[in-house]
Amino acid sequence: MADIQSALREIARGAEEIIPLEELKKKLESGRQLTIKLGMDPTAPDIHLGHTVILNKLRTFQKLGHKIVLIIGDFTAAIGDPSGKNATRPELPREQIIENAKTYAEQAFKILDKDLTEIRYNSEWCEKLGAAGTIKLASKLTVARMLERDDFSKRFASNQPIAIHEFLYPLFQGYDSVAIKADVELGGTDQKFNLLMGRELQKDAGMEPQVVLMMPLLVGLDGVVKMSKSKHNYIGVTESPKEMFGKIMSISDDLMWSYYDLLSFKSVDEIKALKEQCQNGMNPRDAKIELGREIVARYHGEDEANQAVEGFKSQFAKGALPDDIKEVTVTSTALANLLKDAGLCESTSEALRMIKQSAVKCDGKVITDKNFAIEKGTAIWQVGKRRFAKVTVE
RNA sequence: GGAGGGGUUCCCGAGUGGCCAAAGGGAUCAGACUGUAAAUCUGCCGGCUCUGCCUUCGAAGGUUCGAAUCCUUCCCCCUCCA
Repeated sequence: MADIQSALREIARGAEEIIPLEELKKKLESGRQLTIKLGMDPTAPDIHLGHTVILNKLRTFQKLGHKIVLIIGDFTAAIGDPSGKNATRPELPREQIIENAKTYAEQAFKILDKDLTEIRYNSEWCEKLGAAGTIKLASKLTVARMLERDDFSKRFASNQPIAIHEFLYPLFQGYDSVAIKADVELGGTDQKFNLLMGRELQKDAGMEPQVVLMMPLLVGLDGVVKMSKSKHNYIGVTESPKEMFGKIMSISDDLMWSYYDLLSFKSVDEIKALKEQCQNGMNPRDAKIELGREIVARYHGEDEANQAVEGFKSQFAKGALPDDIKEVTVTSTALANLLKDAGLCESTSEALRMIKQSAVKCDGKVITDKNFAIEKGTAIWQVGKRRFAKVTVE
């Protein structure tokens, strides 16, 4: 096993908090293979880069020889994790949960080594608890303690509903740790309460409590709130290389360094060196290109990544057209309808707006007249900076 | 079970009979500036066969020349009391 000091340094990189650090050190020093737990909620069918922050950390543990246990919360999904939510979640049908879990695992294995990862479903032990076991579990915690939880207290204070079953979520999640005898559990900072619950329940069961490692929530493209699907500020891991790269390029320079810390597989030292170069005159854009290349390559391979970089450079630095323009054939002769039918605008109303704002180009020429005469034949139409289509009018 | 408050366009939130497709803010989108940066400024911000028309203010009915606004029933949320 690598020396403890450097192992600890890689583990702590980017981490928001490790509770308690001393225990983690002891566990590492013991030299045994640790069981690292990550619970996932199979409610979202596909994952974005925000979710991968924790997966990257798991990978670090995996590289150090520890055992990863991914827990699919198929049982707890019936509750819906209340963390950070301002509303209760709808329950999901069973098949949907299984399906989502599969999709999730597939995507996770782009980062983790499949052979060294164990996947468990928490219904395996939670269902055995039954009503009696659940009541016993529920007796471990008071309502006052529950209400200490940030999101519960906030919701309570702002008159938002809290359903009783939501209180059970942290308990079951903590029980998962008991069931698999976790040594370390990873999670986002919003999971703090749930993660600590595992420690309590493990102690109660006479076990050595797990260490809790929290990763910060990755800030989304807007640079303000955490990356999430509902905020539309995310980069999905299944997005096309071009999309993915483009989105990475649009983040601010400041945010880039946080992305480097949390998403890059480069070592702490390499990142530090890169940062110094930027301070000494290197264009931050080039550092961002490297980051984009690395991330795209992880999900789509080297070739695709390089293509995305080249495509980006020629399209935006040299003003060339992208090489994968979609081709459509339409019959409309009114400009607004043509744009809508070609998929360049959501509606004719939007199309008219775009025309007025001189966002529409035909073969590179700006069109501001909504009555522009359309001729039969083929032309390249563009709306804004990134929407293109080769349109044939019949 | 009783009393009261509330549900408005993607989100927050104003609006209590016509001037309301609905103030204000945020997000998105577009233009300028750039490194497709970020920040900033400007504009747009339901749909359509677009100087007009159609659909929207929890749901369904009703009153009215006219309803997000008034009435009835229903659904949902919150608070206090029991």
